[in-house]
Amino acid sequence: MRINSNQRIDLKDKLDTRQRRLLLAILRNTRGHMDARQLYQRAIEKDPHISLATVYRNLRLFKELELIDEMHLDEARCYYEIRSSADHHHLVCKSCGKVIDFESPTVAQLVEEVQHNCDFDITKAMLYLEGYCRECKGKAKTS
Amino acid sequence: MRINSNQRIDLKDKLDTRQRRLLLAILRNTRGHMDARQLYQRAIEKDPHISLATVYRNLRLFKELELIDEMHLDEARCYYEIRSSADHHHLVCKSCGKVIDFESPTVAQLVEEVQHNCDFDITKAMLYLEGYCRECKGKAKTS
DNA sequence: ATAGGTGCAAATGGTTTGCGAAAAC
DNA sequence: GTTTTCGCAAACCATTTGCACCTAT
Repeated sequence: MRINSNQRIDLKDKLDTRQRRLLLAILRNTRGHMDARQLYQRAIEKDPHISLATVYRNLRLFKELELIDEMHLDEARCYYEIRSSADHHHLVCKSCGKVIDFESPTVAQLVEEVQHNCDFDITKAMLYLEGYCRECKGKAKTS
Repeated sequence: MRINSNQRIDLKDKLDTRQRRLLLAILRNTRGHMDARQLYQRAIEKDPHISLATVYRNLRLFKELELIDEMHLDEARCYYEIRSSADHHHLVCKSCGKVIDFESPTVAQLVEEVQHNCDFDITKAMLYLEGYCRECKGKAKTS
């Protein structure tokens, strides 16, 4: 399928299959991020015949339509989540793996700054922070 | 190998093989990021018998020693670069794939803010921005 | 009937690992 | 002599793709 600058038109035209509606519904009802396999697991509860390939194909489609964001929170796989109105960012604990989402108006200011300095048209901003959470920062770091 | 909190000691103890010194030298002499395969290509020019597995094993080691940073600038593979004193961030063009590195004092301020609000001990901050560069933002977006 | 979506299984490709040989200490 | 690293090939695993079938228009 092609995507032109007037995306809103294609968009509902294309949410036309059972599988797509199901996948998008799951994504919409999930707070935070999930990976392809988790989405697949949730999907087969409702549609036992859906295939993992369909999940991947539609994740790619949703990403192109900018309905979801893809992120790389660890080295193993990608995570996806519904794109919400407000940008939000991730704070990952290196010890226990916990992920905290947060928003920050300072990032918007930063985007402005960079947009101007680098003459870029910025469409997505993601801040990734990593460290040790309250519970883990006391303990010896398990390597 | 084990890594304890006093990393500086292990560090030079462990840069003890020809292959490690070569790989680290290449990383040190490269501005910006490179992936495992590029590093491997550069390495076999000097040491034709070095293997890709050794490259990966040592990238992992360097990462654990915090000599390099690993990042996911696209979905295909990981990129690595020498950790430098100043944090710097990435601005990626969705159309031509160009990556611009930049620094920003505003990010440091942001880290302070989050560190305080979330009670996290933050060890790494990476801002990822994506959009269209000067050259590409005029053209129709090739999907 | 035509175009596009799906399911399945096989392919792809970056990364990791098992193992015997070589190097470091 | 013991421990660690290396090179090679095979394994792994997330993701993609070829193809035949299905579904909606």
